[in-house]
Amino acid sequence: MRTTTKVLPEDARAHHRSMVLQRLFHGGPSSRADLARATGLTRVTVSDLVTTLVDEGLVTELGPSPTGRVGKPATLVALRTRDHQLLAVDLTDDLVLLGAVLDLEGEIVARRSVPSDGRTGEALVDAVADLCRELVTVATRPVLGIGVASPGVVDEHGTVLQAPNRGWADVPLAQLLSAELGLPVHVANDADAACLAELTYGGANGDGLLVLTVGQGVGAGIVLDGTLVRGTRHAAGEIGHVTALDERDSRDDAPLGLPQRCACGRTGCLETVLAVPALRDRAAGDPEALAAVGRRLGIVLAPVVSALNLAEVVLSGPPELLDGPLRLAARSTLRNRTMPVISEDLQLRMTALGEDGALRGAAVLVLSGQLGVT
Amino acid sequence: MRTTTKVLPEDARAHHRSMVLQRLFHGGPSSRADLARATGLTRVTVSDLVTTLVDEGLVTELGPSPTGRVGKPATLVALRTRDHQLLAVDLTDDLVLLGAVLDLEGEIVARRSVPSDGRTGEALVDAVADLCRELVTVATRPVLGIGVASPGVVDEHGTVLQAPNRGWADVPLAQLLSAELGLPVHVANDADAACLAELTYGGANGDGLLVLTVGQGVGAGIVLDGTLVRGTRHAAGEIGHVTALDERDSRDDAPLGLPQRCACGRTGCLETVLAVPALRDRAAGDPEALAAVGRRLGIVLAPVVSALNLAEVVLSGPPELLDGPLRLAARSTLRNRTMPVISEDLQLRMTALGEDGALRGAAVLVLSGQLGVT
DNA sequence: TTAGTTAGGTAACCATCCTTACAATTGGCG
DNA sequence: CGCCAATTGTAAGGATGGTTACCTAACTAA
Repeated sequence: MRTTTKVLPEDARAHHRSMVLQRLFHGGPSSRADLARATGLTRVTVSDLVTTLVDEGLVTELGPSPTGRVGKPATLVALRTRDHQLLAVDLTDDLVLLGAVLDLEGEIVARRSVPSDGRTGEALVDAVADLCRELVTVATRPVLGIGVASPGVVDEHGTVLQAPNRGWADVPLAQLLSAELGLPVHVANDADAACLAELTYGGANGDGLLVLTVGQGVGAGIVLDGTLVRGTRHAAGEIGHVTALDERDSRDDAPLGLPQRCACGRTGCLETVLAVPALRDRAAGDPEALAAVGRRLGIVLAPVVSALNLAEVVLSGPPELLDGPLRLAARSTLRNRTMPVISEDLQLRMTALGEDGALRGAAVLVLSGQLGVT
Repeated sequence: MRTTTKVLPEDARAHHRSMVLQRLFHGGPSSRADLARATGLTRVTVSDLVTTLVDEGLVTELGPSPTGRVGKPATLVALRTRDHQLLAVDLTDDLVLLGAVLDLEGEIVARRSVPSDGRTGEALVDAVADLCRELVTVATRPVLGIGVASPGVVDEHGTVLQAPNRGWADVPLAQLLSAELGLPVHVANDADAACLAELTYGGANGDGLLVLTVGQGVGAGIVLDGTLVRGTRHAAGEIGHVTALDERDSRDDAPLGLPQRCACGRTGCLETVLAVPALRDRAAGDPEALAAVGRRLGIVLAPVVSALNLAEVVLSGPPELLDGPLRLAARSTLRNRTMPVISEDLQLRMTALGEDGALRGAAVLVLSGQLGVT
């Protein structure tokens, strides 16, 4: 049975508040009347909400708008995007913890990073906390909260259920950091974060988006109906260990060679052909081999794209490896192996966010957690 | 940008009403105090809601409950499941339109069917309307609404965007039938309906469920987080035309022979090996061939199961074909090609609803549309 | 018989939104 | 030049729906 939860008036209020913020965030400065039209609320209600938002310091009046029409000129109100900041941490990399201070536009104001020096477990948590503390001192405006993109399986409360490479199992990271720093903390899987970043800053289609992150490993974040898919055990997107190459495949896709043993103990996982180390070792610079990897990727993605009727698949990772024969082969394989209704509207493209996908996504966690902005 | 919609107090009321009905539907007769505890609402609010539900005739007081504990004995209230009926129509079959009258328990009270006689387009709409009219006369209790399970791509308003075999394109079926019969009408894709039936009557896990319907064609319905996945173009679940067999596959999986031409114009689609006609022609009674089909199915499902971290995959179709070597081969292939975290908790089973999946699902459309019960 | 517990109802209050009415300000038109 | 229509933002009053606090009824355990 589906368990829903009761709706209090204050929940409705919070929801409407988010709608107003959302509109200001994406639509830029607007008059109260504009906001009323956009949200469906009355001008009265919007005025009231705006008043509280101004009192909270999140929104400010800009003054009368250049009037083109008849009637009383509107006074624009705007989100004070430069007057608040948030902290983002990206733990994707094995060797270094990346941190940044961003403003509400998503502009990176400052970066800090520390080598991870092989730390794991509690020591790594401490290192993350130290990095956050440093970021707090670097911030020049009030900090709304902290977002963390972590590898591994993360639940909706920000507990890292498992991240073997980090020595983490059931680590309540959000709770620990929040207690340590006295700020709201939101933690999510790195691929999920990259997916949110694509949605918020990359202009992606929230009706059906899959972001494939290619790095040390291969992961995916999926957004349907504007929300992340989490999965029964919070392991949605763990697509790196689907078999993508078995013995018979390798006979025809010769450039790939035989299926390789994967770190997970099995053989022929997608990671063994598509992760960055595998690509560098066995395909970099060889268009044929890159195309062969692309074909394997297309074959793996075809059922997912069809089942979900996705609008976009976005690749995040080194462009010199991904954005060429690999991507093109994946795309044509995808087209060849799905019906037109599915492939017609499908985009398969590179991210426009470069290396900062997960980091920007960590920022989005805060925006969405604290302001309800997506 | 995600567009959300405003929440009025009356929406909250409707939501709470649904929560109470939901609880009564799944939990059976309960006291008002039970309902309050289950929903998180106050006893006052629940009492008020129950009063209106009694006035509407949906709920009735059963009298004092057999008291086991101290305190005033509770008076049970119950959904009047036998005193209301709903109509369900299943258009999946090429040759016959299936209809039924059900009560709110999901018990089928009466069945009616008419041969489709090759009708398509408007004539078919008329035939469906006629069938509904007959069902209305057969019903012995007030009818809450009509649910229709149709093949093809159906949008959220019950418009059939395309159903080539029925000669339908952009047919606002729900609207037409509703105008004709004066009752609320809900239309959904047949596989989606089967999926909802599995959720409501089959006790399936709404956190990650895929129902694969195998008949004339192959389709899938997917429920994540308790809601159907619809897809950008409402074509989610159209998995029958993913390539499942190419030239090189057939060399090893000899029992399947060469990839066959599919009705969609392409070659080697999942339907060409898994649809009932294909199974009957080329695999029925041959365990090796059935297992080979199961392996192809497992290969196609592995990426979907991994990407979504599904809890259950349910097969709906002729058990003599599906529930044997085919299912077992699919299951072991699925296990072999996904990582343990994914496959560990995954069930791959037959439906418990037999042939009536889509029909029962059509009934669920009404339950959920009119009462908010899932 | 009395104390304690549970169910269910009533009254007063609070939050939120809506509708209606109005002041302020502008452009266009006679 | 002055009036009207359009538009914005605010104020007052009403409707809805929830909460807390308190009351009575009916039962069990001592």
